[in-house]
Amino acid sequence: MPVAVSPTEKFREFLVTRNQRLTPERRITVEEVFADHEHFDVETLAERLAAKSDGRRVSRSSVYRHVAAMEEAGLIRKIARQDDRDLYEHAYGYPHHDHLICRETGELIEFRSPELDAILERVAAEHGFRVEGHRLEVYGLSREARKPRRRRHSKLDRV
Amino acid sequence: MPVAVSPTEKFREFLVTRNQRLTPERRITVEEVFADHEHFDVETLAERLAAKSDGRRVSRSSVYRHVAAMEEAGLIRKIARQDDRDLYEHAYGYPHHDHLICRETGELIEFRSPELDAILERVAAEHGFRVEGHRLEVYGLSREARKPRRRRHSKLDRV
DNA sequence: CTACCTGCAAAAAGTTTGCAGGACA
DNA sequence: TGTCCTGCAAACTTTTTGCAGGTAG
Repeated sequence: MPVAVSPTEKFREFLVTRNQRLTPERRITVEEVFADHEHFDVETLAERLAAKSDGRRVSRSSVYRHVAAMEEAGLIRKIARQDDRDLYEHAYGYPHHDHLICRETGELIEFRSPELDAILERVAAEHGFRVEGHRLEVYGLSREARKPRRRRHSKLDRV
Repeated sequence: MPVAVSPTEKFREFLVTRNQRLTPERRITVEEVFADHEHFDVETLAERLAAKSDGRRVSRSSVYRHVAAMEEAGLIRKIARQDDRDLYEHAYGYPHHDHLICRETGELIEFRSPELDAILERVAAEHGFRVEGHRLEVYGLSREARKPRRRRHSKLDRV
C-alpha cells in the first residue's frame, strides 16, 4: 500500500488544523527529515540545516519547534535516548517496529513482531489497560560486534 | 531464591572492587533508595536526602554520583524518562519486568511476561543478536484514567 | 491590520565537574 | 601520608522561551 500523500503534504494538513502555515522553513525541515530513512536527533538535524549554503538555513530554535510539531503530527516518533539526546525516526509511511540496539557498535536493527504486539494487547487487557503504543529497546550484542576481532576498533587488536 | 545479601552489603562489595568505601553518605543513599520499592528520580531522591533533619543529609552532587555507582553496581536500573528526568527502579532483589504507562495519570503498572522474553530471544536470534536486556514501555490509558467520572479535560471532546 | 513566524539571545532544567577541605586506613 | 570523599558553586548540555522585527493574506 503506497503512501498516497507526501510527508510534506501531510504536515501541511496538520498545520492547517492549527491555523498554521507550511512556511519555507517548515518545508525545508520536513524535507530534510524525510530525505532519507535514517534516525536523527534534533541537534544534528539543526546542524545540517544551519550548514545549508543556499538560502535554506533554519535556526536551531525553529528546528526544535518544527520537530515537536512533526511529532504531534504523527510524522515522526521518538525512539530512544542516545548520548543525552532524543532520537527520532519516521512514523509516517513506515510501519511500526522495534529495535535491537548493540551496546558495542551502536547499531540499530529494526524488527517487527505481530506476536509481540498481540502479547502486549493481551497483557494490557489483563490490567484493564488500553494500549496506544509502545517503545521497546532490546540491548545486547550484534553479530557484527561479536565477530572475532575483524577490523573492529578495539584497543586489544594485536599490533 | 531469597536475597541473601542486603543491597547495602551488595553495594559495599561492588565498591570494594573499585577501591572505594561504603561511606556514611553512600550508605544513607542506598538505604533510602531501598527503603521502599517505589520508582524514583535523582532530583526527588536528593531532595529527600537533603531534607533529613538528623545529620544524615547528602548533597545533590553526591546523590548523583552514588546513584550512578549503584546503577553500575546493578542495584538499580533506569526504566524511563518522565518529565525530563531519568526514572530508576530496583534491579536487585526484584525480578525483571516491564511497564504499562498511563499517559493520563502517569501510573506505572508493572507486569512480567516470560512469553515476551521468549519472543525477544527468538527474534534476536534471527538477527544474530545476543540479548542482554531490554526496556519496554507500553503507553496508553489505565482503567483509572478511563473511568467516566466528571469531565476530564480532553481536547477530543465534542470534535 | 492581524495573526502567524523566525532568529537571536537568554533562560530553564537536569546532570556533571573542578576544587578546597576532610576523613580514613 | 596518600587516597578516597564530600559539598559547593560553577560549568555544561539539551531544549524552551521572550522578544523584536518580518511576512502573508
